[in-house]
Amino acid sequence: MATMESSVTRTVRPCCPSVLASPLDGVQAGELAQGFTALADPVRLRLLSLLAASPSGEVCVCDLVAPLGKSQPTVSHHLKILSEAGLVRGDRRGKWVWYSLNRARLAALRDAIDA
Amino acid sequence: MATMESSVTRTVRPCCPSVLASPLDGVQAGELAQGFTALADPVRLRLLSLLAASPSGEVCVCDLVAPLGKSQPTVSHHLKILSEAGLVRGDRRGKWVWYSLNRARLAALRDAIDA
DNA sequence: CGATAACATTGATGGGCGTCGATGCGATTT
DNA sequence: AAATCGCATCGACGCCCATCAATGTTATCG
Repeated sequence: MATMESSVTRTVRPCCPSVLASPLDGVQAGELAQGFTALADPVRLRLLSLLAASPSGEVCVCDLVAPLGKSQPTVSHHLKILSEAGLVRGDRRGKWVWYSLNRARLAALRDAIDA
Repeated sequence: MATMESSVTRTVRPCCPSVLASPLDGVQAGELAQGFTALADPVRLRLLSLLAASPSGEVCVCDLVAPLGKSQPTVSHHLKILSEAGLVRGDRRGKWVWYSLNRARLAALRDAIDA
């Protein structure tokens, strides 16, 4: 929700401050670190790349377990972390859940490393 | 000091594969995850932003401890992690060690999230 | 309904990480 | 040489995380 943030942080960029633009305070650094923590795992990075490689733009969990070589609960665990970080979305259709990338959120994290 | 990058892993392989370009194998994902792990901490992000905000491009450790509100060993610990990840460099001059950003390495990590 | 399939959640375990006080090491100063 | 300063390392503590087996939940099928 668009709760009233301190107008200081809203002036520059509405979403994600850059690491290199100006000194980060503890709150900003914490939020950014939370985002990068979601990327700081090989399994999750491979999950993202698998989703990106799908022509339809979405992959059901059943097609993610085998390529990763991890157990189904483990894959589900990582998908939840990515979902909570806003990097992926899950859509339930019948028995299956189809996951897709949130490219906007990924781009936001990328721009945070803007030189 | 100046922890040198292990030249063993630096083969002909392109510097940084994109997460979204093609499915990552375990090795590529592991290396990328190691890089993002270095960014997945508020103190380290603030360290990077402090280095970036310095007009001279470098800051000695003695000027980093107070702004971060962490103990000197903790700051030194995070600087080592950033150094091993190739994100910063340290130069010893007399009693002081001056740290500076490695913007190329930062840009490489950023481009790994390129869509 | 009962059975089955697809995901999510729980509980347990082993390992890694952030933090700080104490200590060590190199360089400067007196 | 002795004292001091700047920074790195060590040892220890507490906490979080990745992983899997077992179980729960939701939906489809016979």
